[in-house]
Amino acid sequence: MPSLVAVLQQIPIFAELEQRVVAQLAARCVPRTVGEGFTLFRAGERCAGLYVVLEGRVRVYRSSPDGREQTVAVEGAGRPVAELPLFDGGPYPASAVTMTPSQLVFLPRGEFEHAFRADPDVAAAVVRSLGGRLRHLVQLLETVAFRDVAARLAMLLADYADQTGAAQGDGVAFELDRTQEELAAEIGTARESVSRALKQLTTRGLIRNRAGNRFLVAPSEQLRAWARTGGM
Amino acid sequence: MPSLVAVLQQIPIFAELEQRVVAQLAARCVPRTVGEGFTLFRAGERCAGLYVVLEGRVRVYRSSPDGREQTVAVEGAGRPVAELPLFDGGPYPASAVTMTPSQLVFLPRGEFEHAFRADPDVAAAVVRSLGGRLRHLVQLLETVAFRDVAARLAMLLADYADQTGAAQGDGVAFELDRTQEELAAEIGTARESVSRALKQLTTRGLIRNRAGNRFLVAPSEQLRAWARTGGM
DNA sequence: CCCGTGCCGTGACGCTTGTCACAGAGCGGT
DNA sequence: ACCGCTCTGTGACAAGCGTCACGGCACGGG
Repeated sequence: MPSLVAVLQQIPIFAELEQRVVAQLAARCVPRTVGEGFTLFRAGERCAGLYVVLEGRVRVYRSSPDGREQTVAVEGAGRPVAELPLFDGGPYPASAVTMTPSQLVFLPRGEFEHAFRADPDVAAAVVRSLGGRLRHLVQLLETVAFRDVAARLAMLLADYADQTGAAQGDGVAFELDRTQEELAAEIGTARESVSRALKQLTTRGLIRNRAGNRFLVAPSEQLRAWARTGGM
Repeated sequence: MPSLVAVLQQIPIFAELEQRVVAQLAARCVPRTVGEGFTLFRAGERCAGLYVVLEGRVRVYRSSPDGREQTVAVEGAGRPVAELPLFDGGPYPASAVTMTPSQLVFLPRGEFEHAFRADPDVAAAVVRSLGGRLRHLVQLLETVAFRDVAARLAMLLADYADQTGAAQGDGVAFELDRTQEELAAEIGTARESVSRALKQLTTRGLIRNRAGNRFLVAPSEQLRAWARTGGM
């Protein structure tokens, strides 16, 4: 395993810091290795510090009293989790749980705040990170408010194709390592609706092929275009 | 009209700056007075600078191709609009239009960025502001994803009661200067559904009295509690 | 005074989607 | 090989809500 300093320097938020400062932060970090389904924190709890994902996948979500869940973000290696409440001192706005066995580091709040105030580059990086979340949320809100389930799913597949897909013929191939239950939470619907929407997208030719987790889909622009026009 | 410097110093984002710095910013501000229904910018345009509302009300929204709208925020006096895209250089994620005749100041991007990097207090204020938006959005997303129209409306009324309400008996009285159309856009539904939801809340006793814009509603905690449990 | 315009209430209808119920498939453990 | 578990597909049904259509009301201007 490489030194913690080297690892932190790979991470966008810390990338622009001087090595000396990173080393100081690294000294205060608490590494954690946890299994699948481990809850990092729950919505409403007071915020103790920042998590950064080194390996694995963390799901950030809101849950309703009757058990349904809406996923707000899924964070992978190198991404910070819950950088928001560090500053205004408020509670976590959402809950977080690991989707896979994961390695994380935990950085206590005081340490991070110090770095934030000491270095404008850190501040800028934090603002960019928050900005990205905000953009993503506005986007998500729009699709949940306006589009039907099939369109939302098409959007999700388009994102996935862009992130992890490989061109194959005139389409994109990728592996979708999520259950339908998890997909449903991401687009704010029920598991059964995802199943039906997948069938619908397949008959429309937007999903060309599907075997287990292997997907072959139409180009992402085509998926998005279809979703934007409400389908047809 | 008071000097622009004095006005800017009232505004949270600039409140902590030294007077000299504020004066410098004020010199670069462009004041604008616009009527109702004036579009400040549209989603997707490149961001030129920051708006701050001095007087009036600005609605920030996303619109769907088929004409429906989801408002993301309503900003009043002293609030910044679109501070997000200033930093990552991306386009506006939403559109903005005035709901009333308004006075604004416009601060070109370069100026603001300079202040941001020069003063960690400004950076902290920006992060707090973004944080507030993010919290609000997560909240909004949850209600749109989980709750029915009546519950969303109850939430909205609770917010309104907290912001501008006056206790009256065991309830809260306030004036709601919005059309049902605007309410519908805020909670992501259709005008007619708002009308029906208002009736429903009235028969349930959560709205005690309603005459034109004057509302008398149950205490905000009661409204929120009812909304959270899905009603009944 | 009458008409146009904007806002609000309400009925009818159909589509989407959440829910319940159940069957089959894959898979790992014993 | 058998069981139990999770994941998936599918049918039936009801509720919520968006849409259309229409009528009433207030208000302001000619």
